[in-house]
Amino acid sequence: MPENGQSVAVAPARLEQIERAVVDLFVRLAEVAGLPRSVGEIYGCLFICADPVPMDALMERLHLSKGAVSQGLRLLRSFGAVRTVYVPGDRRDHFTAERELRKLVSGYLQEKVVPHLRSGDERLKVIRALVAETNGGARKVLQERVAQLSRWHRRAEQIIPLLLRVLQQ
Amino acid sequence: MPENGQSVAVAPARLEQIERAVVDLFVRLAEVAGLPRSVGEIYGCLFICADPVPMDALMERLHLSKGAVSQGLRLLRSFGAVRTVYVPGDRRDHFTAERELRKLVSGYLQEKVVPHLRSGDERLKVIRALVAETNGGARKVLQERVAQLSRWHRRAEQIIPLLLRVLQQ
DNA sequence: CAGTTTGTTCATTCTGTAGTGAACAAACTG
DNA sequence: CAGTTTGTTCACTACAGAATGAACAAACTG
Repeated sequence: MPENGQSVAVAPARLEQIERAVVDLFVRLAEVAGLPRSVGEIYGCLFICADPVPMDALMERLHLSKGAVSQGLRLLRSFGAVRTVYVPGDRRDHFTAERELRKLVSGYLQEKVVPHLRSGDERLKVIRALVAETNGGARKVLQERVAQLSRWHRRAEQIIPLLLRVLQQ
Repeated sequence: MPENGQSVAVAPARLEQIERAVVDLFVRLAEVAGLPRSVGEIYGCLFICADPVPMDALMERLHLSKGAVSQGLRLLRSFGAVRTVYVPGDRRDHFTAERELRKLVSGYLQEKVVPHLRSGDERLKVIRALVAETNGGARKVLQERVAQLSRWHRRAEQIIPLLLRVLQQ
């Protein structure tokens, strides 16, 4: 049935197959990281490609809309997971994946967990104040619980630099 | 307007306020961990409560349906984040939060990330096989990329036990 | 400077998952 | 053992967030 308008296999079929498998892998990873599927697709594609890729190529290869690719790239750049590359003689921007694990994790943590740690800290302060104003039988238990929460929080803050140090090399 | 059927403030208002603040904190945490909001609510409530709590109390306090609480508790038990407690003279099961950070993190990793690492491993094997069958200019670059992915994977596997060791105490 | 290319924004649509609540099963109780 | 309590399951609904695509802005080109 040659009624298909798409080109079926322009480039080596095997290469496409590999690209698909890698993109698939990154889609799962995005899932775990709580990022949109399309972001995983885009990063995966950039990761495996030998050379920097322009937006329209991403749209075409991944069957994503212009908007999705534009927004996905923005997010990835905000993490420092993707860099914009200048290609002489081409008006379009090209994009490459940042492939250093430490930088990726660092960017992700900075954008997606550090803010939560901060707001958590403030919430804890509020809770501690509320407990301080309490009296009665519950007081003792509450203080114990809140102390535990504070320890958790401190641990979380300790672990981030530790993680980055381990990832350093 | 006393037309409200609900009791407005049975227990000390301050205690309710604290409970709400703690539940709120855990809702955010659930968000980060990619768990349903209701799961955060349930765990938060159990965390702050002095004594084990039965299902209907959770429904009432959190305004959640029976189904949501039942399912939430199931998930939390699967993580080892909640234990069922027998209370003499009461037919209902009661539940307590497991408050040891290491156990919590361990359970979460075991259920939510270890499986992904496994499937990732298999996917990587497939990709390596595909690359091995490739020839041509792309080969070299592909091998480099896949090697990098493999290193990432190994790092991830190393980090889990390290994390648990740090959390140990 | 008219026309084209490139990229962003945002109102709208689509989709997957969380939550509901009724039906059901199981276990108690008197 | 009829009736009650307790807890699970699952078909359905509601909703948040992802993806679309058209309108727009900006930058280039001849």
